Amino acid sequence: MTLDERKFMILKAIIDDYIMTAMPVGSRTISRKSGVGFSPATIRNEMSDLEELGYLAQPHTSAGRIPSNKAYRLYVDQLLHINGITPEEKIRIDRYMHDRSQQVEEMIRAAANVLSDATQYTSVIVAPQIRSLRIRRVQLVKVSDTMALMIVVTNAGIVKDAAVRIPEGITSEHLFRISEMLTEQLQEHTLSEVRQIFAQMFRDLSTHRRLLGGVMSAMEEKLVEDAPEDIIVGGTTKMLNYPEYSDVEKAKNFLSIFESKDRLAGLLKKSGGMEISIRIGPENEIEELKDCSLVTATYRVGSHGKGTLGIIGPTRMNYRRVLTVMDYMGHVISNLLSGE
Amino acid sequence: MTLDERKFMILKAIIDDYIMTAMPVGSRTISRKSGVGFSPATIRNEMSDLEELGYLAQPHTSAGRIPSNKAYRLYVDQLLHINGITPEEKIRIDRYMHDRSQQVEEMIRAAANVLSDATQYTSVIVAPQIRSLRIRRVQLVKVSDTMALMIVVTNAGIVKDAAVRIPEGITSEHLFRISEMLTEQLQEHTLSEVRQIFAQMFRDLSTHRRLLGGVMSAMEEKLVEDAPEDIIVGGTTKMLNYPEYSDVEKAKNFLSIFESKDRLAGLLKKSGGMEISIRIGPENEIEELKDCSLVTATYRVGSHGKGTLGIIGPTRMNYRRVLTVMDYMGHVISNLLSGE
DNA sequence: GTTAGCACTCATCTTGATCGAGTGCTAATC
DNA sequence: GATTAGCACTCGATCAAGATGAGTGCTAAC
Repeated sequence: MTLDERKFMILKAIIDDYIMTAMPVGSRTISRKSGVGFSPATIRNEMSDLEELGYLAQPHTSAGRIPSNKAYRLYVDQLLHINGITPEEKIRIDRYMHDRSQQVEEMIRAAANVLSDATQYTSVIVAPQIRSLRIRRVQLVKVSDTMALMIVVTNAGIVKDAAVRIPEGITSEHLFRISEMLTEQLQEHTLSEVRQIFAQMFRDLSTHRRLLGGVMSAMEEKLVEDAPEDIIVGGTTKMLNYPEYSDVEKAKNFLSIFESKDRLAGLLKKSGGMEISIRIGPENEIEELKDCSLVTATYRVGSHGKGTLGIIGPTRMNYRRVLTVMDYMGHVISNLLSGE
Repeated sequence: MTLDERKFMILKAIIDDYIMTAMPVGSRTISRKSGVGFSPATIRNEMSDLEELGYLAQPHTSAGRIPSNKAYRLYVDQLLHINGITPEEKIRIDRYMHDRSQQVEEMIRAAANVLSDATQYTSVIVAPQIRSLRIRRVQLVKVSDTMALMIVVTNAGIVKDAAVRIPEGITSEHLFRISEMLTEQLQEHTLSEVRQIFAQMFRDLSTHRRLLGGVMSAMEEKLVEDAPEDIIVGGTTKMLNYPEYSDVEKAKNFLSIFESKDRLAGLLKKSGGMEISIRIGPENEIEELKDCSLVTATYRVGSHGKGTLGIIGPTRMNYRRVLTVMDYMGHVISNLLSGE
C-alpha cells in the first residue's frame, strides 16, 4: 500500500483540522470540507489505511483519528508550503524591533516577545555565542584599590564584564594605557583566540604580567568557560492556553524545562548547523518535551558568531505560521546584530 | 462578644491546621489536638462565635471552617511569634550566597533562589534603586567613530551602561580624559544629583559641551527615568504545587502577574518604608493577588540605596517560616551589597 | 471504486442513591 | 453556668446505571 494523491490530501486535511481544534477528527468532518468530494465512508476506508501505515491513531474505537508524530514529520517535510509573512505584520514587527534595537540584550528580549506574540507559543532565543564574537575594545575600569572591572565590547555591541583583581598602586591612568594596549592586540580577534595572543604578549612583555594574567584568566573563565548561556525565554505561560496543558501536572512538567537554562541550552545547541530544524515529539531527547515540537533556526552575526532562536509548542503546532515567523525573525535579528 | 483566651487558641489551631492541609478544619480535628482539652461540641460553639465575628467562614454548611483574611491579619499581628532560623540552615544559606556574591546581578539571582527554595513560594527581589546609589566611576568606552558606551560603576558594584552618541574625531584618549574628569566631578554623588552637577559643569566649561550633553541625557534617560525596574523572580512555578492552583485558569492568572515587570514593580514599591510588610489577599490592590499574600522586606545598601525582597504565596502561607527566612535574607543581602 | 445503511463501541453526560464529614440544637451532666 | 453526649440534618463527594451521540467497521448495493 502506498500513499497516493488522495491519501495525502486526506491526511493533510486531518492534520490541518487537528492543529486547529485539538479534537480527534472524524470522517464526516473531513467529508464536509469543501474540496474533498467523497463521502464519509470513503474517507473512513482511507483513514483506516492511513492508520495501518502509522500516520493516524485512534484514542479509542469510537473517537476520530489524530495524527501521529510520523504524520507531522511527513506534513512538515512534504505537505507544508510556507507562505510569506504578510506586509502588515512585517511592518508591525519592523517598527516594534526598530524601537528597541539599541542595546543587544533588550533587542533579544524584544525579539523573544515578538516571536511568542506572533506565534502564541513559547519562544527561546540564545544570545550570540560570545566566544565567536570579535572583540572591539577591552577596557579596565578601576573600581577600588584592588579591583577593576574588565569590560569587553564586541562587534555585536554585546558588553560583557568581569571583575579582575589588580595589584595595588595601579592608577586609572595605568589601567587606561593597558586597556589601549590590550585593545590594540585583541581587536578583531574572537574571544576563543585570546589565549594564544596572551601567550605571545607574555613573551614580549616584562611588566604588568600579574595584571595581564588576571585579565586573561578572567576572560577565559568568566567570559568563555563559565559564561552561563544567555537564554531569553518569552511567553512561557502561553502553553497553558492549549487544552493539552489543561492539566496542572502537565503544565508544571512543561514549565520545569525553563527552570534550568543549562538543560535548555543543551537542547538548543543540538540543532547545530542547520538553517532550520524541526523536532517533533520524541525527536527531542528531553522527556518533558515528548509531546512538544521544537522549531529552531540560527541567525548570524556578521561573518562570525551565531545564535539560535526557537519556538516550543505542542506537536500539533501551527507549523506553517511558526516557520513563517521564524524565517522572518531570523533575518531581522541577523540584520540588527550585524548592522551595528 | 469578645475574643477570650480560648477563642484565640482555637483560632490559632484552626489557622495552623489550615495552613498545613488547605482543607476546611472541623471541630473534631481541633478537639483531637493535644493541648486543646475540649470536646468537639464545645469547639463547635466557639467556632460558631468566631464565624459570627468574621474570623472564620464555611465553604458550605456541612464542611469545616476556613480562616478569613481578617483571621490571617490577626494571626500575623498577634498570634505569630517568629522563631529564628536554624543554625544549619544559616550555614547552608551563607555558604551558597558566599559563592556567588561577586557580581551583584548574580548575587540577587542567587538570593531569589534561596528565598523560594527555603520557603517553597515564589520570590521577588527588586535590585537596589539605581538612582539612590553613589557613583564610583564613570567611563566612556569608544565603540565606533560615532558611538561610545558609557559605563557607570556604583558603590554597590552595580554596573550600568548606555550608548552615547559622540561627535566624530574624538579619540579614545579624549574619552579617557573626559571620563577622568567626569569621575572626579560625579564621584560620591547619586545619580539623582547628576543634573545639578552637570549644570555647574556647563557653566564652567566651554569645550565638549555636545559630548557632555549627550552623556548627561543618557544618564538621565537611560539610567534614571527609563531604567526598567530590575526585578528578579524566583520559583515562579512553585505555586503550582499548591492545591489552590490545581486549576489551570487560576495558575495562568497567577503566572500572568510576572509577565509585566512594571506592574510587579508598582506593587512592590507600595510597601515603601516599612521594614517588613505583610499584605493579605485583597490588601494587595492587584486583582490577581486577591487570594495571595505578599510579604515584603527592605534591604539597604550602605547609607543610601535600598531594595525590596518579597515572597508571594497563597493567603494560607506559612507566615512564620516566610518571616523567618525573609528576616535573615534581608540582612544577608544588605551585608553583601554594603560590604563591597 | 464509491457510498448508503446499519450494528457496534465507547467516552461523556445525566440521574439517583449512598456515604460520611461536619454542623446545629437540645437535653443531660459536671 | 459551662461542658458535652446525642441526634437529626445538610451537602459535597463518590459510584453505578442508563441514556446519548459521535464515530467506526463491515456489508451490500450502486
